[in-house]
Parts: sequence; structure tokens; C-alpha cells
Amino acid sequence: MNSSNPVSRVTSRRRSSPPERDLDTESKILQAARVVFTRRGTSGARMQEIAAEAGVNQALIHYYFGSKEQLAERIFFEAAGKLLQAMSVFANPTATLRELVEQFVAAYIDTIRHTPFIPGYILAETTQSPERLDALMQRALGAAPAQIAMRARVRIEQLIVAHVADGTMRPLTPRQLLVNVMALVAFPFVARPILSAVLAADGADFDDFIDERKHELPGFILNALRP
Amino acid sequence: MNSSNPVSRVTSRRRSSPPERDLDTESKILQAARVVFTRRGTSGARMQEIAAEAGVNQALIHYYFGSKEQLAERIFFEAAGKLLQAMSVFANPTATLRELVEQFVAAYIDTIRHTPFIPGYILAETTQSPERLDALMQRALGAAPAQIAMRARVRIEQLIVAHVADGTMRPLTPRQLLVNVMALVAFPFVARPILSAVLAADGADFDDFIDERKHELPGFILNALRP
DNA sequence: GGCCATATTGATCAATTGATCAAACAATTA
DNA sequence: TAATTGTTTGATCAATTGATCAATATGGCC
Repeated sequence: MNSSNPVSRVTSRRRSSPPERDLDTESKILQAARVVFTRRGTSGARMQEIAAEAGVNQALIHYYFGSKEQLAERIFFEAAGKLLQAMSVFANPTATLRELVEQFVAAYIDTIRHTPFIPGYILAETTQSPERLDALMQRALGAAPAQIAMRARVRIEQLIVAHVADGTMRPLTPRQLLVNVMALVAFPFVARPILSAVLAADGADFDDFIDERKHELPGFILNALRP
Repeated sequence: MNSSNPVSRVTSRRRSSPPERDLDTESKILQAARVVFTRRGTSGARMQEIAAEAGVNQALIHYYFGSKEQLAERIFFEAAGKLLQAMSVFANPTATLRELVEQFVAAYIDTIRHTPFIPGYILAETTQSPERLDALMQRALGAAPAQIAMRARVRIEQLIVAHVADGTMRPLTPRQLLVNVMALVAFPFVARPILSAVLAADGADFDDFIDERKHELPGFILNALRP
């Protein structure tokens, strides 16, 4: 009965009518959705809050994105992609282990610091709704970033094994090292609210802490790898 | 109007009438609440799900705990306490830095591995509702564990400064080291669902991974601290 | 057995919340 | 200007969900 129901194909409609406006409505909603979903989580997010944040009627969100679930899914996979993208540094096939570590730390921090809620959001979502995780794994397997990630992983494992073999690195399974690096880089963002509060009680600032960390971390990691 | 409304003082009522029953109803509800809240988060948790998990009527939960908010608060602070308790190792005043690291890694893993959702739950809650975090900080300041934590922190900072001064440790701010240790120990649990899935795709098991980690981690950390 | 306090339930309420829809609005085209 | 198409809104619906309450059950006690 509804003659105007673009819901599923509206995504490709683009700036035709008002060439110059404040900002594309769809983009405004998406940005608002990013803010609300990444902070409140999918179950805690309210369509009304997203609408308010976007400065728009709630019905309009449904007009553009159908359902809350569809919008949530979009934000989730977008965020997951951003996280994966931060790991694409590992794809550099000629870099040494030292270079890889240095580049990864810098790349991850630089990518995430502008959207610091993403890591915690992804982890919370994968915990709170396992089906999300299944979908993520499924989708990841077919996607290009995953191919990169896979190759990168193989390459890193070769590097590690080689270093361990010629004695320039202490024995450590690639698996543990990867988790160590991920942990050191990602955890401060995941624990950001608490960390921020503790730092504040100390008269310190989270951003300064991260800056300090960006410089300290490669040394810490590489030092830990010495034989 | 309701002659039986113990809600706010029921907590102290104890095994009087039925000295031996299957299990205290209150405990059953609490246990169910732990399971549901730590997995779904406060906003994602449903009173009905808790009731079903506990095998009782939903109204009974309100009879014992008043509101969802009250119950959620109780579970949250209980979980936060458990996490803090895992850090009490740091209170050992005579231990060396090496011993502290070794003991902390072991204590944290042993404490948390039975309730692996707690770290992620706490982090998600503090992110998703900042007022929770405020309350936590408030409450923590007055509580005994916080006193311990404070003293422990001072002690560790002294240790680190001393080691750095006499050249037996590379320069590193206590702040960064503490976060590093927390990150390395806690992150695998926070990222458990993803990690578990990735490991499974590799034919590996999360619990084995944690066992391996429990042995590897102290060496990794202490190695990183060498000058 | 009868009484009393506590425990437990089913039914129901009221508020929240995601979703729908018809009407109004805007911009482009004929 | 009229028609058409796409956009935006206010009002409203229906489902979910936390909460309430009267009724009933259960066990201890006289």
C-alpha cells in the first residue's frame, strides 16, 4: 500500500535534488547511529535517541534503513571492517618483524583513536549476541580483508618461526604473540572509561597516555622478544 | 496494601523455615542473574530470562530484589569486587617485582577462568552507562579493597622506580607497565568469543590457550622489562 | 486443626519502544 | 501550473517488558 518504500534500495540514491544542503540525511542518520550504537550497544540503543542525535524524525530512520536490526547490522559490520582495516599493516610482505610491530602499533592507534569506542563495541556485541559473531566469521571468510589477514598471518608465523630458529628471538608461539600485541594495543581503548577515570584521579589525560603509549609500546614488545 | 513486602530488607532474611531444601531460592535467582547479566549486559538482560534460568516465577524476582535495576546493581558490584579481588596479590609487601608478576598472572587467570565473562561485562557496563562507573569509583574509594589497591600501587611504583634507577630494568612509567600487565592478562577473556572462534577454526581450544598463556606470560613480561 | 508469616504464582497493568501509515512537504519535470 | 516522485512528519499501533497485586500455597507453631 505504501507507494514510497525505497528501504532496501535507497542506499544507492545520492545527492541529486539538493546539491548543496547541510548534510545528506542518510549520512546524518548513519553518523548518529554510529555514536549511539557504539556507546549504548545494540540492545541499549534507542531509535529515538538516534533520531534526536541526527536531528530527525524517528520514522525517517525506518524510511531509510528499514528496521533497527538492519541499521544495527550495518553499523556493526562497518565497525568490524574498520577494525580489520587497522590490521592491514600486516600485509606488508617485505617488512621485518620489528617494522611490522612498529607499523602496527602506530597504525592501530592512529586509526582507532578517533573512534575509540569501536573495539569495546565489537567485543561487547560478539559476547552479547553470538549470532552476530557467527555472521561476522561467515562474512569475514569471503571478504577481501580476510584474505589479506590470512596471508599476513601466515607470513608473520613464518617470520616468528625463522627468528626463533636462528636464535634471534625467544621461543614463543605465533598465536600467543599475536594475542599479546593485540592485547597491548587494543585493551586501553576497551577499558577506556575506567582508565580515563583512574588517570583523571591522577591528574592525567587519556589522550596523553595514548601518545606516551604509542612511543613506548614497540620497545616493550620488541624487548620482550629478545632471546 | 501489600502485607508481605520485604523487598528492601529481605536480603538479611535467612534459612529459617525450610532448613533443607533443594537450594535457597534467593541464591538460585542470584546465580541466574549472574549468568544472564554477564552475558547479555544490563540492557540486554530480560527479567523473564532470569526467571526461566532460575526456574521460578518472574514476580518472585521482584519479591526478593525489588527492581531489575537493583538486581543489576548488585550483580555489577559483586562482579567488580571479584575483579578487584583478583588484583589483591599486589598487596604482598615483601615480594619482588618478578614474584609479583608471576603471582598476579596466576591469580588473575585462576580467579577469572571460572567466570570468564566478568571482565567483558564490567568493561561493557562502564562504557554503556557512565553513571555505573561513577558509582563504582565512589564506592571503590571507601571500600577496603581500594585501600589495598592504593597501597599496592604505591608499592609497585616504588619497586619500578628503584629497578629503573639501579639499571636492572629499562625505563618505563609504572602507569604503562600496569596497563600492559592488565592488558596481557585480561584481554583474552574480554575477546574470548572472537578468540574462541578463531582458535576453533584452527582446531585449538580456548582453555588450552589460556593454560599455555599462564605459563608463557610471566616470561614475556619480565623479559620485556630487562634493561 | 487453626493461625500466622513467609513464599510463590497467574493475571494484569502501565510504560517503553520499534514499527507503520496516511498526510503534508519539497523539488523536479512536463 | 499541474503532476509526479521522493522526503519528512505526527499520530498511532502492537509487541515487549518491567512491575504490581490479589490469590494461593507452604511450613512452623500454639
